Amino acid sequence: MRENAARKASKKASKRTPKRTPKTAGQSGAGTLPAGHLEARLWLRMLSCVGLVEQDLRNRLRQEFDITLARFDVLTQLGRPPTNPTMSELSHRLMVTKGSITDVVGRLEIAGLVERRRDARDSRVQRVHLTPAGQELVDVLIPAHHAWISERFGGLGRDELEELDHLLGRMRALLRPEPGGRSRTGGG
Amino acid sequence: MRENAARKASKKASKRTPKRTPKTAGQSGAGTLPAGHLEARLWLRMLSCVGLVEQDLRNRLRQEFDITLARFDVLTQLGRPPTNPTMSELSHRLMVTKGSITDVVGRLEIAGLVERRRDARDSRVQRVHLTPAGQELVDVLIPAHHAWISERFGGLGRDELEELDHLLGRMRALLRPEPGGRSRTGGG
DNA sequence: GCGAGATAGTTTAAGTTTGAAGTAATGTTC
DNA sequence: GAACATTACTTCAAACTTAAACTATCTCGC
Repeated sequence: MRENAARKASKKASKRTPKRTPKTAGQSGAGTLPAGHLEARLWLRMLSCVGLVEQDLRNRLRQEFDITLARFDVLTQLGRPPTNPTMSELSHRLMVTKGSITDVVGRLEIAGLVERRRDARDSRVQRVHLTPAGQELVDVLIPAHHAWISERFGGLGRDELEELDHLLGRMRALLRPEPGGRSRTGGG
Repeated sequence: MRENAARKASKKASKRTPKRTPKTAGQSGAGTLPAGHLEARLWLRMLSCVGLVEQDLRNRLRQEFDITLARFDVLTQLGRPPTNPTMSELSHRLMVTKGSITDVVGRLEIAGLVERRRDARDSRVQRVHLTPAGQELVDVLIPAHHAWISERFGGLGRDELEELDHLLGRMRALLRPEPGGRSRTGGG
């Protein structure tokens, strides 16, 4: 198969920064895939992985904690530094529009899990705080989530996880808009 | 209501002590991260990558073709074999509920891009066909999408792409529910 | 102070998605 | 062939999301 080279590369990647030797990159048409096919397949596979994990996560959150994924995302963001983010910071971190954040935070506030407080220096800014109840929930959610993710990815070896983490980190760096680029969030 | 129940769930769950499993540096290569941390970071990075690509894709589809991502997903599925899938097959392939498929296909039908036809053998089944207009659009969408994905992932080397593809393939295989497991799709 | 422009957040309309309930057709079992 | 379960799809309410319009506030230059 065409994964021959890839498998070879993954065999011994026990080092933190596995040597990614740029071997003869010009072999793109060497009897393998049509142009763009590899990238498309990779993309579909990534979508599959995310979809499968998210579906499980959604079910688990509903069954065990009776919350939605959107609320979970906001709550766990609030449970990690930097604390008490603004609405815009949440929007940026979670990669959803500000309108969506307004909605979800509003519901969480009704549920008594978070609180919005105006910033003293800039009265446009709303900072989102966890209530005691919210903090209590987050203190359970985060470790449970970590354990669950670990178990979910348990079939992969340590070296594979590190390699995947490394490659995804590189990909994200390449995908991220350069500083100064336009944001997508509405209304801004 | 749902919010109230969420709080109750947090109370109930708080009996469980969120234990911090002491790190056994064991076979984990570098041994610098707390247990579960690598997996969590990997997961967040994957979410970032998918989010970034989807956002760009969404913008591009809106600007250049004036369609939404949901419709694009359905259309491109119809453009690939096996052709003329049923509503349930679409639901499964795209990993969204059947209710969602009913909605999106309905809109695409109104737009004159697809057609639903009852299966002769099983009159419960609806098979989704592309209309000539739909086929024409798909014939443009798919190559444009491939080219765009290729360009988007251009910063990664061939070997990196292959390695990533391989690892994601492995991950997906491990995540996929075993044969005989329950589907999540509603109503079924 | 004043005003243009930027920024933070909300609101709105349209669309998407979920999960559950409902309808209709098919399969199965006796 | 009747009862029962299963399957395919739709409908529904609620939640989520986007993109754009909007309000309020802040910044900067004058």
